[in-house]
Amino acid sequence: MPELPEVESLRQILARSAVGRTIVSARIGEARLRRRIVADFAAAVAGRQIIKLSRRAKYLIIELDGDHVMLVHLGMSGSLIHRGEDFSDAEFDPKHDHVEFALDDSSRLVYNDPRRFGMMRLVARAALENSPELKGLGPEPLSRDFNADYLAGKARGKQVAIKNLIMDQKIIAGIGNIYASEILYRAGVRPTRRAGRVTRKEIEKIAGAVPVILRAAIGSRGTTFRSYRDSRGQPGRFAEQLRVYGRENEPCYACSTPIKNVVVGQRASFYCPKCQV
DNA sequence: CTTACATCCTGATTGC
DNA sequence: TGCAATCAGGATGTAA
Repeated sequence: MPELPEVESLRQILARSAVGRTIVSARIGEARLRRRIVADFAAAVAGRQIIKLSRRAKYLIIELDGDHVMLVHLGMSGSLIHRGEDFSDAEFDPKHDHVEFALDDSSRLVYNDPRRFGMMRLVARAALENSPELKGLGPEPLSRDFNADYLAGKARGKQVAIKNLIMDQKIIAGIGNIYASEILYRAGVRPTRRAGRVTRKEIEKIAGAVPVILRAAIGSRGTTFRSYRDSRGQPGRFAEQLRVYGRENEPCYACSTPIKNVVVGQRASFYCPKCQV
């Protein structure tokens, strides 16, 4: 479920409580995820200190002392909850708690993912950039590498819907289903438009809307539409600022036309039929 | 290479 | 109330 703003919010919040902590021990619950957790994972992280949290696309990177990092993806339903000493009453649930780290301040960091679309694995720092997960990713949407010229080059000649294009992690890394709809609403472009037919001016509007929407969402600590929670168990507040996502048949805030919901690339896609051309 | 679609999995919600 | 159908913030593999 989490997209870039949720992972970034999680990173910022978790960093405050977890950086500097040492992993005393780890235990594994259900090991079957998108990739199975390897048998020696717990032993490999025990005794390591968390030195930094970083992020690439929707991946959280927990940097450890020594030469490895933990690469984490939350899939659709994953969470990483940090329970302090005073919260330690929650039971370990081996069905959905995949990993529990005991830290040196008696807190516990629990990685939970009921749908098991996520992953957590140890990667050598030197091999991270070329790992199968990160290797093919497009530029970070909040970096200078992403701009209208870049997007125009990628859209040129493409038949795919523009919404699918901006959700393609090889094109831009980190945009998912909620923010794709919100970005296209702000840009005034329908999600169903063929990417190659989107005009230069519209591409510029889309490229401009990307950082505006994502930064605003990060500022609100992400969107909790259903179940996203940060490491404190808190929901994000951006849901109240959503303009189209989840608002089928409700009036557009700009023109009162009912918001439509169409399926594009097997995903629900919301737009205003009047404001978006 | 591009595009379209099924598939992985479980839980919450919707509809009859 | 109960039960079945439908739907989820994602990514990938396969086939045309």
